Order: sequence, then structure tokens, then C-alpha cells
Amino acid sequence: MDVCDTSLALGLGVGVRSTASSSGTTRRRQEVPCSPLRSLMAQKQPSLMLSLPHDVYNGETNKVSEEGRQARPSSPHSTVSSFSAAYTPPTMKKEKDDGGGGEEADTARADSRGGSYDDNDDGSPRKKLRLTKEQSALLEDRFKEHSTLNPKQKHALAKQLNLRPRQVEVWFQNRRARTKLKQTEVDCEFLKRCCESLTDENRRLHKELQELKVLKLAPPPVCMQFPAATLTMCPSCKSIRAAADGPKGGGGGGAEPFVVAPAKPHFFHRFIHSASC
DNA sequence: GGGGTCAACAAGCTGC
DNA sequence: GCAGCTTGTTGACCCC
Repeated sequence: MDVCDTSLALGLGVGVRSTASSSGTTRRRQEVPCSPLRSLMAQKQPSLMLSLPHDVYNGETNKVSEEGRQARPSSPHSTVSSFSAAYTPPTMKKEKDDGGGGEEADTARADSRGGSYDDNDDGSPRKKLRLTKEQSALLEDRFKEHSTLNPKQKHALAKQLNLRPRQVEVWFQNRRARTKLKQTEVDCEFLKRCCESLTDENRRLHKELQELKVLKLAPPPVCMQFPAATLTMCPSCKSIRAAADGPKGGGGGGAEPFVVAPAKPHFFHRFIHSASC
């Protein structure tokens, strides 16, 4: 029942980060190698690890039908996927390098943005690019190998896919973002379940406490259920427990290790209680 | 029509 | 200063 006993594994190396709201807060880059979950795991306390295979995102994307992908109005290029038609988004903010002077020699941004806003002389709005299945598959494969690309790999892949390097770069950026989002959702779900588990445990402990209080107020015969001789103290947490019942009567002084045998199984929450106890 | 997905982008941050 | 990254947003497209 304890959800934290489920053995799952978080497979992605991207940590949870607090999503910055767009309302004025300055975005803070938080490359979090250890998310809250990973922090807990580092303490070896929760054993629940949600498994997220590397390709967790596979199968969820690219639902667009192939005909939908291919159905692209007259593009200046014969290849449907590598468009570079001109399209100036009506509401797009002015770009830094957009004005005539934006003639940057080398940067990926320069070449790509140029490509995004170039041709298509007829002024018709650019249709949305949809990568073909083959292109997506190959990109996915590359992403599985490495979630980032160096310029050389980027250009090679772009050439292989008949795309512009900028498109490959953007795809990888978006892909990383999707992966991270997915991981955040998984982590969130995990924390939710942990919270539920702790709430249940808290409720149970409260109930147990109430019972103990009632027991304490009860007349002596009830209190004598556990003779003093059968009680031992945990050397670690100093709590008093009833020793294990047995033919030897629990007198077992020094050699007898600390044994916990309460009527009800006592819950030691791994998050809180020391492992030695 | 509305919601979801995705390519593309802008802005900001970091490391060199 | 620049390259490359993350994050948030935009708009096209698809499906219901």
C-alpha cells in the first residue's frame, strides 16, 4: 500500500525546476542536477523511483497524419519539410538582427532567422512546417544518442535531413523542452503520491496517538497488558517498546538485540526516522 | 470553435 | 562579446 515502496526509476537526467511565471519575474536558469526527488533519493530514503524511459515521449508526438504533413501548399521548395518561405508574423516583435544591418556572419541565429524571413515573393503567409515521419524518426534517434548537438553534428544532420541547421537546432531545443516538461509532470505526480502517503500516515499516527492517550487514562488492569519487564528501549531513538513475546519471557538482558514486536506494526517512515531504528 | 501539438522565435542567462 | 542553452510565447495546423 505504501506508495513509496514502489520501485520505479526516474530515467531522465533533467531535474525539476520551478517554472518561472511570465509575470515579471526574471527568469532564472536553474540547471538542477538533483530535483527534489533526486535529493530524496540521494538520501536513500524514498525507494519510490518513477521510471521514465528515455523515449518516454515517443509515441505521443507526431500524431499528425501523414497526409496532413504532406499537404502543404505551394512551397518554394519541392521538399515539403524544409521550407524556408518568407513569413513575417504579424505580431512578431522586431528582431534584433532583422533590420537591414542584421548581417551576421556566422551565428546560427543569423543564418536561420534569415532563412525564416526570406523568400516567398508572393507575400503569401508561410504554412507551418511539419517534419516528415522519416525526419522525425531520425531526429529522435539522434536525440536518444545525444540530447545536444555540436555544430558539426548539427550541420551533418541538417544535410542528411535536407533541413536547415537552424531547423535542426530548433527541433532539439523544443525536444529538450518537451522532455523536461514531461519529467516535471512525472516528478509532480511522484510528489503528489508521496504527499498522499504522508497524509495517510499522519492520519494513522494521530489515531494511534489518540488510542495511546485513551490507554494511558484507562484503569490499571488495562495498563498491565505489558509488564515492565517486557519493555525495552531502542538504543537509537530511546523509545520504549514491547519486546518480542516468546517462551523466554523477554527478560533477555544484554545479549538480546532490540526487537520490536508491537501489537500493530509500527510505521517507521523512511523520510523521517533514522535508518538505524 | 476549442484544445492540443509543434515549429519557430524572443528574451534572458551562463560559460568561455 | 559570443555561442549555446532554457523558458515562454506565437501562430499554423490537426482532431474532436
